[in-house]
Parts: sequence; structure tokens; C-alpha cells
Amino acid sequence: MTPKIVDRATRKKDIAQRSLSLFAERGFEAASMSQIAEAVGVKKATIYDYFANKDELVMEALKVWFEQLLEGMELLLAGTTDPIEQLHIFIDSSCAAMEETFAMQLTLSVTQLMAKEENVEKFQFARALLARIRKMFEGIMLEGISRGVFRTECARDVDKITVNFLAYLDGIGLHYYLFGHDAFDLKTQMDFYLERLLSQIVSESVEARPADTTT
Amino acid sequence: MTPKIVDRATRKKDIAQRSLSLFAERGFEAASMSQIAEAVGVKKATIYDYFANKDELVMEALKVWFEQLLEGMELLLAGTTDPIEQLHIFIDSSCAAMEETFAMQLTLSVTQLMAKEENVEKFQFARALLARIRKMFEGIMLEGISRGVFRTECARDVDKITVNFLAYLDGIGLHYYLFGHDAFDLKTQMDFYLERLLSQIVSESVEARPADTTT
DNA sequence: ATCAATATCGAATGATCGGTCGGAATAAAA
DNA sequence: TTTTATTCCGACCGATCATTCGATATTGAT
Repeated sequence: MTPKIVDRATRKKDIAQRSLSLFAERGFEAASMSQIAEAVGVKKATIYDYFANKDELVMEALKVWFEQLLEGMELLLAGTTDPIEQLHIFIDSSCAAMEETFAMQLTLSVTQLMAKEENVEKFQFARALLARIRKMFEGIMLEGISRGVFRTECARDVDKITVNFLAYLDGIGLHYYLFGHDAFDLKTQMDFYLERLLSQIVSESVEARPADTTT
Repeated sequence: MTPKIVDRATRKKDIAQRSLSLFAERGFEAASMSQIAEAVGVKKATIYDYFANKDELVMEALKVWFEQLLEGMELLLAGTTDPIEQLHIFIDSSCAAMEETFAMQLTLSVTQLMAKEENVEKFQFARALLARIRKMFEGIMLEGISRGVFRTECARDVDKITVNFLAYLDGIGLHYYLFGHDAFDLKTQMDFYLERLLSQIVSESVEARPADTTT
């Protein structure tokens, strides 16, 4: 009944995974099925045995990639409970991701896909993903406030701070990628942003001495 | 000697200008020459009488558009000499531009073009343009410092502040466009960013009373 | 060894792409 | 009116695109 032992679901993910590098290199639209097949290491027709069309392949590849990214971030954040340290981790791992051109190229390709009006529905999962990241950041902020590490007055601004923070991250990554790595130092800029943010939200009692986890 | 009075240079710009709407709608790569011709109101072959190839058309269209944007911004800024007011104008006009989906779609398309490695040289003009915007912002900052409106300590951070500011602008515009106009209010977010920035750079003497142009 | 289900692929399809070319239409100059 | 320079475009080109399908291997079960 199962002459050849190939788990179709696994194989599907495998193909999607392998296609990512080409998508990063060429973009989703510019990458032709022939090129994808070559990069994946199978013939074009084989891909169509696992995916109904190019769109389905692209979406699967994106989901695989996103899932990896998020899991990595969540794992890192779980390593500490100090909100300030968590913010630093947030920045650091974002910075590391943005320094790989691979990631930036993929992100840009996704962006251009999401921008198409006919794709709005297909990308609900991407929006859900942003919501997850947002929850992560908001969680850190709220935890910081309840611990007394961050000023209580920040509570009413958490939403705005979060939106601006995430927007800044994408913006600085974009500029870094587009305008050349010699234009500015990514880590320096991101640290500067975080430092300024902290100077505004960290409560005075904590500000004096280094980060502390006791209330 | 000149049987038909058609200024080729003018006609060229006209065609480039008319093609912009389609580029915004479909993106530069996805917009086919046939579609462009239809949008412009001529036949495909005619376009090739004015442009050597699609790339040349795209570049011309971009230059036309960029030039319009920059001139508009510079005109607005010239309306006042107060640095704080100029920053508000900077934010406001950026916000207005980003609320037009047309502009955001075009920006995204440019982004995807710039990202291609083979295009790095072609887009020197885009980098030059960013440099111009950067100079504008830095000019405001330095003027503010020399007037005593902004803290003198800011001087050493002008570079970093500028880079982060411009990155933020693009980032918030991108998020606004990608994640839906209902997710947050663009103007509110941008004002919040500016307000926080000002609270850090405006000198105390000015902070107390409303903006003032005397030293 | 045979069978049957499955995985893979070679080859072809119609559509569309960017780009070309020669001539019809136009209108100032003669 | 004829000439001539110029604008414009219909028709076509080879290349490439995503996609299809029937044939060929492959291999566990019998």
C-alpha cells in the first residue's frame, strides 16, 4: 500500500525549505519554477506533484521561514525574565537577523507580495505573525511596568511605543540593507534607539543602579 | 526640417509621468509594456521610439516622481525658519505622502528594484536623493542647535538622530501601508515619535515656553 | 518474480513577455 | 503639389513563463 516510503508532508516542507535561498536571491516573482527546481534539486514537474501552483509553494516556504524566526526569538527571550535585558535581546537578535542579507532579501520579497491588493487575504497569516511579535514586545513592557522597572505612566503609551518600536526596527533594517552597510553601523543605531527609549521609560529608582529583578 | 512639432524631451517626460500610476498599481516588474502603453494612451511600439527599453522608462519615471516630491518638501520647509516648526512640517508632509497609497506603492516598487544587486549602480541617484533629504534634516537640527533651541549636547548625536529619524519614517509608513489603516493612526504615531524626540533635544530654556526664534 | 502504487521526470502547451521593423499617417518645407 | 522628416503603430519575433500529462523508474507487498 505504501511502496515508496516518502512522507509527503515532510517532503513538502523540505522542498519549501530548500526553495528559500533562491527566493531570497531572486525574489518570489522573479524566481522561475525552473530555477526553483534546480535550486531544490528536483525537476520542475516534481514540484507540481507536491504543490498545486507556484503561489502555494511560495506561501509554504514563507510559513516555514517565519516559524523558524519566531521560535528562535521566543527561545532567546525565555532565557531571562528581566525586561530591560529582554529588550536588549529583542534588539540584538533583530540586528543579527538584519545583518544577513538573506533575511532582508526575503523580507523585501514578502513585502512586495503583501502589497498586492489581490493578496490581502492570503497574507492574514503574516499579519497574525506581526501580532505575535507585538504581543511579545507588549508583554515585556507590561511586565516591566508591573515589576516597577518601567514607569507606571508608560502604561497608557504602551500601544504607541510598541507600534513605533516595531516600525523603527523594520525601517532601520530596510535602510541598512538598501543604503549600504558603510552608511552607518546597524548595531550602534539600534542601541542608540534603545538607549533613548529606556531613558524615557525606565523608572528613576532603577535608573540609578544597574538592572535589578527585585521589586 | 521639423514637420511635426513634438518636443521629444517634453513628450518623453510626459510618457514617463503617465506611466507612474500603473507602476504604482502593479509594480515596476509586473507592469508589462502592453499595460503601460495602454495606461499611457499610446501603442507599445511608440514607447520604444522614446525609450531604449523598459528600464530606461522606469528610471525616467522614477526621476520625475522623486523630483516632484523633493521640490514639494523643500518648498514647505522654506515657509518657516523655526526648527521645531520645520520638524513638524517634515513629519506632517511625510504623513500626508504616506497616506496616499499611490506613493507607498511606488516606494515599495522602488525598494524592490533597488534591492536587486545588478541595479546597485543604476540607483545611485536614489541614494543621492536620500542624501539630500538627510541634509535637509541635519540642517534643521544644526540650525536648531546654533539658535539655542536644541541642546548643544545634541551636536555629537545629530548623525545618529538623523539616521534613526529617517529610518523610523520609512518604517512607520511601511507598517501603515502593509498592516492596514485600521491598525493604528499614522498621524498620532508620528506625532508621538516627534514629541518624544523633542522632549529629549529641545533645550530647557525653550521647553518651558512655546517655540521662540530669538536666541 | 510479479504486481501495483507511488515518485519522478521529459517533453510539450498556450500565454505572455520585452523588443523589432517596415510602413501608414501627418505636416512643415519646397 | 510634391518632397521629406517625423510620429505613430500593426504585426510579428524568439524567449521564457507557469502548468500539464503520459511515460518511466522505483520499491514495498504478495
